[in-house]
Amino acid sequence: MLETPKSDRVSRRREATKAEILGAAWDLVGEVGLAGLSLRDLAARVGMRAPSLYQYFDSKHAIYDAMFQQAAQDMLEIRSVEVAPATLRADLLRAAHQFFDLATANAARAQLLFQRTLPGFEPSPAAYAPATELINRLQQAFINGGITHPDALDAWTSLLSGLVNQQLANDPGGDRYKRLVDRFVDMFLADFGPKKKGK
Amino acid sequence: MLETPKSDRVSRRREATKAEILGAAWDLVGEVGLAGLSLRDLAARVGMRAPSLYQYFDSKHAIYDAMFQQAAQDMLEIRSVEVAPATLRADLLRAAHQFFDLATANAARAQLLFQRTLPGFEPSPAAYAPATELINRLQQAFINGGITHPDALDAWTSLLSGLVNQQLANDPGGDRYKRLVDRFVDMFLADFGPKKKGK
DNA sequence: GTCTATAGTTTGATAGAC
DNA sequence: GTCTATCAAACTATAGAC
Repeated sequence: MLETPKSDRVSRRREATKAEILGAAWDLVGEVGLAGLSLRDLAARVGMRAPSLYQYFDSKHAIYDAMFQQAAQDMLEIRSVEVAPATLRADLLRAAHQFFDLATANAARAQLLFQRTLPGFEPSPAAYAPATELINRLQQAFINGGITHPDALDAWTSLLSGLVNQQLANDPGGDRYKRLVDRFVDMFLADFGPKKKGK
Repeated sequence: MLETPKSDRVSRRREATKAEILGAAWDLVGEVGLAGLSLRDLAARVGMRAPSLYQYFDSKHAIYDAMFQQAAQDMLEIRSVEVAPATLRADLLRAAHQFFDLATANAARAQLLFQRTLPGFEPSPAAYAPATELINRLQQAFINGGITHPDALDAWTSLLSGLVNQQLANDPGGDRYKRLVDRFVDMFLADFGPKKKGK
């Protein structure tokens, strides 16, 4: 509230335009692929010329960076990683399906988040922060649920990442690998779940 | 043997040059990324100028296509997917490790084979043939080993693909996910392995 | 705040000399 | 079979008018 009303309105308008640009960028990479994004086409899609984009983003990489942060934030919205021992299996099933559905809903987003395929692009620490937060939450959730094996987190992410990747690569838009999610969660629980009896 | 000796020697020389170009291409994409390959740089690496490459490949995509075929053929060299019921676990462990090691040894190769990330590139049927052959062999091996569940093949490839992807993305050059291969094979066997007792 | 104009590169690919 | 020369096009990014 230290800003004057006018500059506040201006900055709000500016944020709205940035959001509009990012929205158009997501549409565009959905059509031409993540690496196929060009500033000319992006500008045209929001009714601008390419140079005008530089009023909102310092570079093309800055746009990718903002997209990365949005994508990581989207994944973080899965706040239902709350896990209780009494409902462990149901909680993990819900979390797994939410992650799988979100990750496979947008191939470009999955490529940006989970693969290092853009030449020269590295997400900034700020953009990466939500991803770290997601891992932390998942780790805490596992502890709460009684899953304590040090490799549990890596195993969980590998299981889901494998299904997501195969779904996107071999059956985009289908459900050939989605049908395996439940089974993989049970495989995970059988190996990493809390043991009924002591060792 | 229908060719004259001279044309045979010429064509042999030609094949050798093509192989040399492909070798340089693998080196190059290992440094600049799969999408970063440029014909100028590639030509320079074999002591040519860019236009000369067109004597050996019709286009840049043709080079990618030949690389894809080589990569798929490399994977097919894992002929130790022979599986017998008596040695099922050991056979699968060996096959899993061979696949994992080969797939993670070259990030660009993994990207070319397992991800659809090159804008506009689709492997030709000829280049794809070894990949299909590999799947067929794996399927036959599973049947021989008593693994008959219709989802077993998808589950197996998902498990391995997840580990490979995470290894390449989060710990390139390390062994953080390689250490999970044995465990994943056992998880797979516990769920999809032949049952001791009839149903 | 958006534009025109353009710089400066890089790219894949072709024509034609040698 | 390799070259020089070059095309035509794309790209990111900047300068400066309005």
